[in-house]
Amino acid sequence: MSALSIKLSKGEETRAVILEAAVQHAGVHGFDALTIGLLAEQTGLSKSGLFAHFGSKEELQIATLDEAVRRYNEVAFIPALKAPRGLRRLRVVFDNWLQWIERSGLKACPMLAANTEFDDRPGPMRDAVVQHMQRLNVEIMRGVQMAMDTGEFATDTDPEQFAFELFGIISSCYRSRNLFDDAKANLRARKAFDRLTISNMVRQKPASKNSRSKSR
Amino acid sequence: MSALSIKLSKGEETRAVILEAAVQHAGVHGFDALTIGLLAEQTGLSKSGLFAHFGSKEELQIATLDEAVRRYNEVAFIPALKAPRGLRRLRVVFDNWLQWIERSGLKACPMLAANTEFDDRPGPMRDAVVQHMQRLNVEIMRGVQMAMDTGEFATDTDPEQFAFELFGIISSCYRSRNLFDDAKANLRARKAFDRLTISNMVRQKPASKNSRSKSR
DNA sequence: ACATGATACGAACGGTCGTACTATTATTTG
DNA sequence: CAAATAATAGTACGACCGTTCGTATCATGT
Repeated sequence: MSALSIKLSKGEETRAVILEAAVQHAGVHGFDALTIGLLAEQTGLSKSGLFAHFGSKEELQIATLDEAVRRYNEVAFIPALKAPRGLRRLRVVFDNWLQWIERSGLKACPMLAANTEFDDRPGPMRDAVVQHMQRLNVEIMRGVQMAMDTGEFATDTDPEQFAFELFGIISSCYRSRNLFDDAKANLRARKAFDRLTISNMVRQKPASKNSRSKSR
Repeated sequence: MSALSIKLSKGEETRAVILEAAVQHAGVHGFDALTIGLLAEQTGLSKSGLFAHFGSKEELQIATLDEAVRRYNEVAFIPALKAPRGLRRLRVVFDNWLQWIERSGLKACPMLAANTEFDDRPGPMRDAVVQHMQRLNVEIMRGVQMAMDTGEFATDTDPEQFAFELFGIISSCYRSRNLFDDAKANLRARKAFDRLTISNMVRQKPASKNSRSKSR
């Protein structure tokens, strides 16, 4: 149903339906809970019919993760590239990240689930997670570098440290939202982001007592 | 074998053995992967013999979480109370937190695993997680309040915001360590902690260009 | 329109899951 | 030491797991 979809073969179509359900389920219940039987039931397929699309449970898990990342890029990251390079874009990337779950109609973040589920369990799935997350990390660092290039961030800014702290803010935000049902979670996350950026900015007016930028 | 253990009945003893294995396993593979069969095999008990100690899998999961929290308090939080109130104690709490996994001989943090595993899955297990985490949160906020009382933190410091960001740093640290095998993860975490505290401190010497405290 | 390959189904496999029951040991208590 | 109680083993159950295989149905290009 998406706007620019080229003709989709039957197989690809049902595969998409399966992955839709899989991404949804993986976010809430984790990737180990992605059972073929349940997924088959939810999609109206038979177990064997569904199974044939992936060949193994592990392949299904990896495909689900890939799909989740694809969606994240689609609704969060790529749109942020329209913002001008530098701090502005960095902020949009951050903001889109905070909102991408609801924008995708998901209930929980599959990427974050995969993160803690496989971070200490060697195997193909872990490898896939690492690869995706490293890519994401690189993109953040690139964004930080741009903010340094524009002169917004100080020259001694550490992009990796910035990415480290950014991930922390995001995951703490998810936690506050889901575990504590904290309505102020997004607000707190933006506050933390402000603090993070400000402490990396070159000070414009050294005398000004309260020099925060517009906080949207 | 612990120093001050009062006489332990046979049942309590084997229960402890079970929970030892359970905590270990839950950290790495999650609480859903705490299967009775596997645990029985690892402890040399029969499935039914082990099962009798808990009555249900859910009880086993909760007991395992309780045990993990108990250990955390034992090796990380309580020892930190020896530090003087205020920023010093706060730093020790943070530092012990960073190190408690290795100190307990664990490979991964069961509390963090429980966090993401049950944060959006209603039920008794989620309730238990929420309760433990809220308690921990309160303790952090109390620590922040003390640092305000001692005059180290500014009077407009927001303890909840502080706790929010602190959790973020911790979880990002775990992530960097486990997912990225980043040897500098602890260093980055401490750097982030420094930044967090400094931005909440009352500025002592407004002129001093680089006024960071000793960073251990 | 038809041949052909892609797609899906149904049944079955050996395993493991959580849990219930009963029997048999160990341990504690009087 | 015997009686009472606690702890563990044994066995079985139905449900679901991932996977295989043979077969049927559908879609698609010619």
